[in-house]
Amino acid sequence: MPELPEVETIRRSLEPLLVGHRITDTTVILPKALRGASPEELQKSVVGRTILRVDRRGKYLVLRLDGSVALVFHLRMTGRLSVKSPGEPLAKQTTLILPLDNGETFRFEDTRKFGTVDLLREGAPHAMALLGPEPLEAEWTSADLSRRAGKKRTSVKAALLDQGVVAGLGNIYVDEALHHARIHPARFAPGLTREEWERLYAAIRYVLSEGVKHRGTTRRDYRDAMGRSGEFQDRLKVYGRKGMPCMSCGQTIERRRIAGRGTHFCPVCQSAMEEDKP
DNA sequence: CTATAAACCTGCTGGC
DNA sequence: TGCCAGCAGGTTTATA
Repeated sequence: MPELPEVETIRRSLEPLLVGHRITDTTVILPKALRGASPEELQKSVVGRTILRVDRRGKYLVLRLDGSVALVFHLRMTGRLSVKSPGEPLAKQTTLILPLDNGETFRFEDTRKFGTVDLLREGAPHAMALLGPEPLEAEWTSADLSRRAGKKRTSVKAALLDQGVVAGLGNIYVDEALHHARIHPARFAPGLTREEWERLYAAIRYVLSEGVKHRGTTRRDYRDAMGRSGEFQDRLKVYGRKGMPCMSCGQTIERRRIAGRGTHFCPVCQSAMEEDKP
């Protein structure tokens, strides 16, 4: 589920509910989700600490606590973060509960149990350091995109899914960006022209900012911290539209397995050209 | 390196 | 109508 727009929407909805509050206890219900610490170490490290900031890096959601401690969440496919009153019944697949000093409870729930939470102390290393640039930051350029993605000897789709190329894209927004840029997902990344990289760069910024503006895409599981669905699913041009007409040219949208993922595209707007072989 | 598949889990659904 | 193999927004690891 959550790609950059969804995680950013969760971050924004969580921020006013968490910042300034102290964590008063910890209950680890699914210990395998907790990495870099035992439940006892988590208890010792975060109880009594205040949440200073709620940050996002790529698809990671980061709670910065005082004392140079951070909790780093990755929601994978079905993870949810929310703040609920203690009276609310426990969701079936609750992973972690952090009661707060205002009587509310911060909860991490995850149906498929792929999601993780890392306890980060001081400036300990984290996989976040390997992420590529933030695509919505002003500093990111089309030259950086073509430099990083253009050296991947793979399809352009696989290159965009690589979090070291650019952080935060996932299957939905990659398909949408490639359609917006009119580039076939199976094209060999090093074969794109400078003009195509520029179109793709602009398309990525466009679909991600539109995604954030409409508070993410809810297909099934995704909700923000208040339990609200997103609205971008109504604006998708290709993702999940197999067999339906392209909104640009009317051609039937195709779905094929590319880079190991279900991939949606318009065979006319996104012509394969020579469809150089990866 | 790249490519592909499997693994990690659960629950929905397309197609028979 | 009912059943169930197949598939899902993500990453990591194994294998070729």
